[in-house]
Amino acid sequence: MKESGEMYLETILILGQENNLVRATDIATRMGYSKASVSRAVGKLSSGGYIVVGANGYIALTEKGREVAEKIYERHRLLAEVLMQLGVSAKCAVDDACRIEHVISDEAFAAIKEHMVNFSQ
Amino acid sequence: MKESGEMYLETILILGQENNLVRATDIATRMGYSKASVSRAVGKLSSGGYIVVGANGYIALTEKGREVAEKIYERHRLLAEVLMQLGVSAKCAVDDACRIEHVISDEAFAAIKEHMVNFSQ
DNA sequence: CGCACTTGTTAGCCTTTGCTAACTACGTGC
DNA sequence: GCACGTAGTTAGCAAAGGCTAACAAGTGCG
Repeated sequence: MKESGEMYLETILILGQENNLVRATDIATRMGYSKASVSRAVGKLSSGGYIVVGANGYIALTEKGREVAEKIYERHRLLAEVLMQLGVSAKCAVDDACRIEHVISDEAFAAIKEHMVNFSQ
Repeated sequence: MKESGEMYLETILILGQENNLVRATDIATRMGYSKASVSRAVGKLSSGGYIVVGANGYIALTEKGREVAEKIYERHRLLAEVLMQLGVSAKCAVDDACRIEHVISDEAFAAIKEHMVNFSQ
């Protein structure tokens, strides 16, 4: 799973929580990408078994896709929160979380998460 | 400056500290890239004014290049240290720092740095 | 002298991932 | 029923940044 694919899956997860139904065009609007780019990405995610595209064009995460999406989304939220706790502005914290979420290792993320738990105790 | 260019500059800085003299082939060996890839990257960094290539093939950072390299290298060291303080293994901390150093914003890095200072006080 | 090694460059390929342009297909309104 | 808007796909372009293959240039050894 590449960074770009992770962003698509995360976006699909979020759109699903907001709207229930997710179409390629919704993804394009949300991400600011062309329909063509989304169409190709959707094809790849679909053949990779991360999403299922229904006959009506509605897109759903598979179990495999949901795992990736939720892992990334959890990182996103927690990293943004940590950065804001350190005094970083909300916009910057979210933007940085959006980039770091794709490159941080499981081990490092777990350590940060653990630290936060200790922090709030 | 892209992530790949930053990695080359950081490597040149480190090799310079270790060896004083830096050649393209040293960069290739250290980074595990082909000479051809390094040759092209060196050409780009040179025409971008980040490095100077002497007649003998020795490579030196310009002021502009050194600024980028040192900024990235500082991030590298500090991020690795923070992660290790959180209990992350040395190898993982270094690997993660190596990826995060290219995507973190100045603002977020400054906040982390500030926090570390407070931490050790 | 000549062969071989090291260094560097050039040409050209591949993948990723964005883009536009052009097309198809469906549904609604007049 | 046709025209128009919306959705999606396909073809082809571009840039980045890896790669191999092939070659030029300098150095050292027998």
